[in-house]
Amino acid sequence: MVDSTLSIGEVAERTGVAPSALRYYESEGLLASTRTSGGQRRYPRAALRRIAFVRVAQRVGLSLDEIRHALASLPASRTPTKQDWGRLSALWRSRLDDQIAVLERLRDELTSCIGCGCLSLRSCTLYNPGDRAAALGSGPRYLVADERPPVRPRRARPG
Amino acid sequence: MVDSTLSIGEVAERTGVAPSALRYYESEGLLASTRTSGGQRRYPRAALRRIAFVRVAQRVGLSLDEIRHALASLPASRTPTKQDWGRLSALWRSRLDDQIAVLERLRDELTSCIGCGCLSLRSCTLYNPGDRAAALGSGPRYLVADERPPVRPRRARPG
DNA sequence: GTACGACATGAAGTTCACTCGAAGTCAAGT
DNA sequence: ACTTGACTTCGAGTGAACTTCATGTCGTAC
Repeated sequence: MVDSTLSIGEVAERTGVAPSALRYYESEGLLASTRTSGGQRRYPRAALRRIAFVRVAQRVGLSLDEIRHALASLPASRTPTKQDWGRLSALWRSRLDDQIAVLERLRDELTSCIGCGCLSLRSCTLYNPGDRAAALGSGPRYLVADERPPVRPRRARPG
Repeated sequence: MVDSTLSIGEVAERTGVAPSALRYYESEGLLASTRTSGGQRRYPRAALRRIAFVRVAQRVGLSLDEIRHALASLPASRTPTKQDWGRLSALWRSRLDDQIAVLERLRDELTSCIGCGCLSLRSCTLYNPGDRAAALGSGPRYLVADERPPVRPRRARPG
């Protein structure tokens, strides 16, 4: 390969992202490519950074939809600056902070429940009707018990 | 209702878990019910505790499959003891600890990257080929990289 | 010029944890 | 007895983020 562009296979190998995923990202507007005269995709090196951005954002817990918005918030006309990146990563950090806080709270509740024979006691902190924060993507509802919780409409969380 | 068993609607109301979910749990072997002569489900009160167990386990991040195994590890013949519960919740806690650790590490990496113009530097800690721990369900692969220096390249075509 | 692997597309399949809808049955109150 | 609402089953649908498959083309090494 004489030029500096990369085929989809090369990009896949370098990023660890499967070709099918790269095509999917393109179909979702997260990634662009040019084409050879024969119709095959060619990527500039900057695509690697863009893909890295996507994967890191996914690790933070963003959906591809959110990532598309984040990418759109970066100026298209220039290489993202430190400020651009700082703004986004600060946002992500607070999101991670929230997730960590939720998990820590759950862990502490669990810890305080070890040995108490919980899950049947009204006083158990795991019985927490008011919790609206998602711990792990699965929307928590109120949890137990032998007493009637407040009646509340529920909405299933998406997949 | 003269006896102490509960209909699916009553269980749903008391646990906050939709009837359709309860039927689904049953189809997945997580929950049992007896039937009336007319074929309707009736649940003993212990079902409430079992359902509570399931929901808490879900919050911890277990799949229904894992929860089924956890339930199977409880003795069927007797009410779970404090030891039973303690053993499982200790297991869960260490799982939460792991998840929290992963998120904290990611957050710290992110924090240390704010302002560095990352995602293009080989030295960036977000570039971590060896990472096998799933942060948020999506199996991470190694992430970057464009070994090209900071300045110059322009982004791939905006979507 | 031909062989062969990498690439193309579009549709369909996968996983998880459900929900929804249709069509029919049961249970309880009057 | 009748009405009403809760219940039954089964199959299909949801959504995210892909993968797999079938069928066909590209590009390059020999």
